[in-house]
Amino acid sequence: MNLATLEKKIKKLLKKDLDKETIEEMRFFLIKEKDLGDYSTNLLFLLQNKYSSDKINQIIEKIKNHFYQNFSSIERVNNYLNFKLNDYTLIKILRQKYKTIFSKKNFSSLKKNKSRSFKINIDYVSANPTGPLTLANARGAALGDVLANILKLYGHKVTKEYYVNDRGTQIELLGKTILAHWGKISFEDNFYQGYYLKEIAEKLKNKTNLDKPQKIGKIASDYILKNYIKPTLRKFGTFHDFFFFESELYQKGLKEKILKKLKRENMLEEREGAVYLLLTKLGEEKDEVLIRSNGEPTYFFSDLLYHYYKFFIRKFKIVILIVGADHLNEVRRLKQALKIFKIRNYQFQYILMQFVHLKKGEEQLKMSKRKGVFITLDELINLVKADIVRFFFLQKSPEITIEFDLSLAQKQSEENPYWYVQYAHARLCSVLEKAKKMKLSWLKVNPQKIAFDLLKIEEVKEIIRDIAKFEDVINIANKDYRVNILIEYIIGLCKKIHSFYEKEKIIPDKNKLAFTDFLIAFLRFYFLILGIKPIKRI
RNA sequence: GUCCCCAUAGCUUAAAGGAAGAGCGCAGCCCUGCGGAGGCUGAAGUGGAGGUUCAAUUCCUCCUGGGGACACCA
Repeated sequence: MNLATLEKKIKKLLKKDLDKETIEEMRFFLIKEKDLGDYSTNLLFLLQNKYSSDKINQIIEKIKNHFYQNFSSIERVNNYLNFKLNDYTLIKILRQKYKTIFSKKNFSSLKKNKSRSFKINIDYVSANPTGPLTLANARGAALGDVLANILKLYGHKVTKEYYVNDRGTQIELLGKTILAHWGKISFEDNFYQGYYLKEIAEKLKNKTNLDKPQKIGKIASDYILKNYIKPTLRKFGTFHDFFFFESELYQKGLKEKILKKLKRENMLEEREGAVYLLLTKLGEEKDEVLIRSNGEPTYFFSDLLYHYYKFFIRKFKIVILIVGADHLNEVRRLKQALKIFKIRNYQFQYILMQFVHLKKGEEQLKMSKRKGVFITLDELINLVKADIVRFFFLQKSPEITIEFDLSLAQKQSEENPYWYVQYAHARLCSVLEKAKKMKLSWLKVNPQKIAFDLLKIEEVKEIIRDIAKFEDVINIANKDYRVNILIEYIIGLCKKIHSFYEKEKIIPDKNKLAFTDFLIAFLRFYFLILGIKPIKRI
């Protein structure tokens, strides 16, 4: 019995007793204050002005009678209706979790209903291959990884994708920069200024005799992707399934095909030699240039082709984009444009992350890849463990602007709740270690067998109540793509684990040892979702 | 100028319109028991003015203060 099930069942139960509006407005939510219970609903608030108190009491009775097996109490408090899970239900849920955790085939064991399983493409990081990854890219990486895991948990087929902009103006500029380093042309102000370019120019010197900037840029970008970006991603623990190259879009006649389609829809117009997409017809403020007057396609056009390719050739049902807030306009207009191809709202979703600002004490550092002012992700994770950086970003919801203080990086790393969570895991591990040395044995965890005894212990019961809500929390995280609540949850759970450890002597009680074993498995499973490596010894 | 995001405890932050929750820091207490990077107790909070609602940190309007976007750049 989780929150979603309770909601579904109660709505069904009361369908004939209540009006449609009330059924629709009924909400169920987790209770934060543990003494009040586990689940609550706004039902009684909705009823108070519509129905007589007799009728209301009748409905409460009906609910109580129907659910007495699952809850130890169903109580009306301040007009909330609060449900408290009973031991029987807790154990039942525990048994399900037990199965989920130990059958970890690609996470896909949470949902039995495979009919709502979609082919999903999630596109994240996708930084231009003109330089190393920055601190800001890590935010997207952490978010994307966890989101992909959650979607997998729901049984979706997920492709984690990195879109590589390996052509166009920026690549040409990159090429020119390399040429300048070779001394073939003179430097200009807008060239890339990062220190790494000198290095790359040196490396590529013997490999090519080309002098077309676009081609050299492409070679340099491949080099950067392979030697700077990919190794950093690996180090950070982010593994994309697929790297898609923008240049590929222009090799298959796709461009002509799309232009033809758009023309047929009367969505194109030529002005002063440029081809415009008439987004104003779709309610946008301005039209969008697809082909510039010099014949070059714009970035927006590439994006349009790319998404057509994703939806209609690679057959993804849903595409999720994780991008920085500066892409808001772009991505919103793209969504509009995709409607021309009958892509529906739910099929194209985007998550906007606000910026990560870098500062050093009081000094604001303006990050700019072109000017070469930024801290690379690589430098950062040499300073601070990758998983701590990951934890740091996951903790914060995407819509807040983050000020990252470099001079506090070390401090932030030490004070990070990451340690609090890892410490809970490490402590439990060390207890089992010790028990093993003492040649103690315990049943390989079977929650059903051990739980009835253990539920008498207050701390254990609180832990199990938390674990029972695992699925509810995943549901919430999935619904609005708010992964930060996963961090809230694990901190709360670890608080209870610490408390359990502090108050209960685990060795040599076999039940407690078995429970400890289970907790370790649960934490590891959870860490897997977060993309964090569990530590046995700190 | 138009649009988007943000403002919660000393700091970093969380809250599907539902009973403001954490971490760090601060004050006090707790190691013969397995890790004190811990436990327990406490002080401390929704920027301002209206509105909608049984109920507003959450939605609406305005104000103030921060960040970002508004190219034939990507």
